[in-house]
Amino acid sequence: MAKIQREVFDISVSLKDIWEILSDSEREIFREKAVIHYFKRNQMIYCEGERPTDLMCLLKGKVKISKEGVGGRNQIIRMIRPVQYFGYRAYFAGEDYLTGASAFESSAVCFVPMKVVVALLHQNNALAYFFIRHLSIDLGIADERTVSLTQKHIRGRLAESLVFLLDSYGLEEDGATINIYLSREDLANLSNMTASNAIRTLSNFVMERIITLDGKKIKIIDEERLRKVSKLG
Amino acid sequence: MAKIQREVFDISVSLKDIWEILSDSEREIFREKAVIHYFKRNQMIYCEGERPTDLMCLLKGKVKISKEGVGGRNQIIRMIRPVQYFGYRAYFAGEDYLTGASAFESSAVCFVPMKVVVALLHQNNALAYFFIRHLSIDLGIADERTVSLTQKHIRGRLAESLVFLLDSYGLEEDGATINIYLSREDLANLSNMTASNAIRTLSNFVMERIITLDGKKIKIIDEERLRKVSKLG
DNA sequence: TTACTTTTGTGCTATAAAACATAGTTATAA
DNA sequence: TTATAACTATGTTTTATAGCACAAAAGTAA
Repeated sequence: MAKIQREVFDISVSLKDIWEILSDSEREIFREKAVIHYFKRNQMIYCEGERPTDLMCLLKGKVKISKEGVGGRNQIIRMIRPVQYFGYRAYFAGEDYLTGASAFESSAVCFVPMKVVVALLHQNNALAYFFIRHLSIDLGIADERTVSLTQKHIRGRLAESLVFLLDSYGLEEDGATINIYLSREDLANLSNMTASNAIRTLSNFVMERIITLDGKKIKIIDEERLRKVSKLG
Repeated sequence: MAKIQREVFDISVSLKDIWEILSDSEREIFREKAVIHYFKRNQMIYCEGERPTDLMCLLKGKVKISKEGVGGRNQIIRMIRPVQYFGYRAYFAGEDYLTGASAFESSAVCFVPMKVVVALLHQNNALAYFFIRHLSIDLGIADERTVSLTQKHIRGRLAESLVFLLDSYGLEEDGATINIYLSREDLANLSNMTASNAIRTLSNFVMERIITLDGKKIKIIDEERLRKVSKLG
């Protein structure tokens, strides 16, 4: 299944948005300390309750950040795509991880010790501002999400998840299939509902000719309609 | 009602956590640019959709940050107490406000132009780190909240709100009354439920001798039990 | 292959919470 | 002070969604 293991990455290209910010000497430090780890499908990258140590950057693959809820129910908090950074919030807050991260498919993740990052950050304001900006954006998303997940009905929440997946991971070559395959359960955990309701609502969308299904593949037939349901219904 | 208007504040004392971080010259700039505005009960401080311009610090009073939901329903995203900073997220993210802020009771708010803050922040790493830390903490709270609001049942959500109010605003001199008075509607908006359900659930708590009610005053009788309901129920 | 686990799909039931209706109560303003 | 509006309280009805049971299908391993 996982043939892309041990692929070689050029950090200066992969981590380009941080790279642009660093001086030559800082780049040297970064290159020296960065380590790439490879994860298989469903492998945990870090666990809820662990002490955070590294800044992580997803180079290849797909990662979900999730959280145990009350009745053992799981909630997907956000999804990571290349090239996004994660794992730094808890360290900055001085907390243990509140969430867990796991690979959705074979993934390559670049690790840089947070100690190194913080040291650089104290001498490089642009890097500090990079994190301020990203944390601010993520906090806004979290606020929006809270309202969506609590106030929208099932159809709206599922449609919103599909739109999110579409916008985040794009389409395959056929120009219709969402370029990520989730289990119905994961889709439910992303949309705050039970798996049976995710399944039921997906079939409704099929009947209404908004999507078609082929196993885990989801084809978007009527994107406009889907976005409308996401907004209003 | 509002006798505390036009109270005089010493910025070096009120904004102490930022003050400690600044150099003498930076303090001078801050003192020069800071303006204190006074708000009456229920007055808006900023509105959803507006362009953010200032860092705000609540010097006195109580403020709620909220968001319009789908069916005109309102969701309280967070509550501010003295001395907490707010209003900066949207500016850092380069967005218009996603939320609105309004005074809960007569409040004094210190405004500092974000342009000034950002300028200082680019020359003072400790200040940058101050925002990184606070954004990180708030993002963690937002993630926790999403799970609580979506997965806990009504009793658990209401109890959690009461615990939050207790921990945030403390008790009055009698050692039992929560030191903030919200309408049942606000309490509902904070706990993601309708006003009638907030009222009903409050009466249940009274019957179970967890709290007593006297209009908007809420007395905590059995804090341990309340925390238990917040966690498990 | 065969056996076995996991995932998906559907129908039915139970229930938590919203929606509605109405009345009493407390603020607020004229 | 009275009139009016806003808030609080409670009972009833409706509905969205969870929970459960079971069957079919698809992966996975021996």
